[in-house]
Amino acid sequence: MTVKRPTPTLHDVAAAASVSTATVSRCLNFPDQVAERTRLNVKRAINDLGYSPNFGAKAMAARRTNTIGAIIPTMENAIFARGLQAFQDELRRHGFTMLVASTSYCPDIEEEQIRSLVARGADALLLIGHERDPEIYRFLEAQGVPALVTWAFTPGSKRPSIGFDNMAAIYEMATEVIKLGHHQLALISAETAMNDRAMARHQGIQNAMTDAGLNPSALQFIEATYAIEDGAKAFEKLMQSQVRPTAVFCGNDVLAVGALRRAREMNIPVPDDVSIIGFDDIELAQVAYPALTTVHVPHREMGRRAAIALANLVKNGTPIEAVELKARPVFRETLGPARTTSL
Amino acid sequence: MTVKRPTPTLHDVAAAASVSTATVSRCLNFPDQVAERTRLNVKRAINDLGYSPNFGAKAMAARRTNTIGAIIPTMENAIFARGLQAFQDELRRHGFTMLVASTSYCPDIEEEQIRSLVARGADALLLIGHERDPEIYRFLEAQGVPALVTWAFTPGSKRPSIGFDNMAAIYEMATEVIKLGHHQLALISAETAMNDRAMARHQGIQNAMTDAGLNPSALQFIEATYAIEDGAKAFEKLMQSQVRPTAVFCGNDVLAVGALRRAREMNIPVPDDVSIIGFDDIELAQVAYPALTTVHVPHREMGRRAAIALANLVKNGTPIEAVELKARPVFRETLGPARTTSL
DNA sequence: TTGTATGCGTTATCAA
DNA sequence: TTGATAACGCATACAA
Repeated sequence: MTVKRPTPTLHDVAAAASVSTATVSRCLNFPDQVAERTRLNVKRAINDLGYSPNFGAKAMAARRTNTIGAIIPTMENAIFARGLQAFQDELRRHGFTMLVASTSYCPDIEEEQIRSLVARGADALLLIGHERDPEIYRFLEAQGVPALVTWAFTPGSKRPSIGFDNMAAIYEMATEVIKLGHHQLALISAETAMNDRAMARHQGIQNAMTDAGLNPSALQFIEATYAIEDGAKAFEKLMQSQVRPTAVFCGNDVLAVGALRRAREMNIPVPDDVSIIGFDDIELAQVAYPALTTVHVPHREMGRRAAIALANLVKNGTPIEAVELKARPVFRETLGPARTTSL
Repeated sequence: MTVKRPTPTLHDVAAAASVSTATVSRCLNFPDQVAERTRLNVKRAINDLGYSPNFGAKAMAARRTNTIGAIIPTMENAIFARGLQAFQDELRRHGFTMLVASTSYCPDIEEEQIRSLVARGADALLLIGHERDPEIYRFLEAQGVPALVTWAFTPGSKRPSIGFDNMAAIYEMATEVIKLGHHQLALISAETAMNDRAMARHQGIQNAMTDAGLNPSALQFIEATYAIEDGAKAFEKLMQSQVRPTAVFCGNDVLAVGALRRAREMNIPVPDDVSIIGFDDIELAQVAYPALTTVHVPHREMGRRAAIALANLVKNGTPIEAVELKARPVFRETLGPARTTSL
């Protein structure tokens, strides 16, 4: 039942230390511009009062925040969590603070979050993927808040991005799969609406099919939301279809692990009867049994690079240069040659 | 090469719409107090200019932020990511915004982050675990920022908390394990320094041993940092020791999965030769092969409850009442009876 | 080395 | 229904 005291301000500290607010401010921001004796005096007052500077007031007066915002679909996905952690660690090193927000893959929420972070004074923004209402880009422009797109690198895109070419990565993997004799392919995809990465992966597989002389429209396509069980269900449906695929691509490792589990439950040997291919190479992929063949994405590196680029942009005005990282196939145990029984 | 315009303010909007700043402010916050005609006029100006309110100024003038901060060790751990997602979703429902920060399990960084979130005007804070410098609690008190401890519920603690009794949970599991004939036990623990949860789990196992007539100091104890490979290494060391344990507890599922993998690599059958027990019950646990026996923690429920409690506290002043959730053992495939060869 | 005074962008009180 | 204007807490240019 303590009495609610108003939180102490610069003013209070100044009074307690018998100096001016300017001096207290200097103690905080430029300690060496103030006399030793005064500094100690002020410091004591700060501790006694439990003073903490008000960020909003500070930002308003100083007209910068040293804050960079990051907006991701969800933290529940290891790939974003991992990239963000690296992003934040690197930002810290440059004296910046990270603000995160997540959207649950919903464009409306994303817009809301972007506005919120801008309002909070973010000096710059990290965004996932290119695809969004052009209006938002105009808004950011008007606000003078630069945005960096990651997780995707679309050759020829006009907006700077640091990421990898989703289409090329899956194309490479699919080509290898086809070489192993697989002709009946399937894809369990994350939802493609407003998700340019998912769309690119879909397209990449079809391109590989075309280039290998297969009919791309023969690709069995099924969308699933993001959860292990969704991958399992989709896999089951696929295995009950008229023509069973011999290789099942999955939009990400989480879906792939679900498929793998259902295969075991259905007593379908992997990779003898069906091959399963993931995407991302999160820890799950190595731990799965059999270990998952997937596409390795350099999440941490991506986060680190993004942080460096944005820090340099905000601090020195160095323009961001696009970086294309490589996502490469990792062949483990869930991919094998196609059953010869087909055809 | 666009010219960098200053970001538009309330003032600019007011000028563009030929009204006062007060009217613009009302349009934003109390739309029905303003004439239809004026409102539309203002709205157009806002869109034309790409105006966005300045959060700092707003917070300063309104003296509240509708923001609640959350400080977790790391986002790279699914248990926190999952709990936070639920926390945020529920907060949104109550009209609050979440601010996250992570500490990498470092007390200094945690303190820095707490100060940072308070400075940013967080109306309240979510913290993980009880253990921290009392100075921090004093600081929060001085700032009038309430803090809620989660992920732990220590009976009799004076600070409100929403979580589960780590010690009781592992005690229950350990008791079952001992009943299965295991006498030579080991624990691969997360680092216990400044981690009350890890310490409680250690203690809980020892208590179960004591109560079962075993010597608690016979528990083989080894600390590992947080990564699959660390769990693997620790497991290997354990298996090379003089007396091999027949059951290995792990501080969390990630370490357990590492141990499991190394067991497979060392051709040690699980659970025939050694049982492995995790903690948390994240997705990894179900996907592991053999499926991991572990302690299920209601992460999402914890996040949800915490959000409700804090929202009610901030909005209505409803004091937080502690909630103890149950963490219960989940028996899957990695736990079996002890080898009879021992003893 | 320290103090004074002004402005930052918003809300809210009071008048009109 | 609208407009003036005083806070809000801090940084900083300038003066002392």
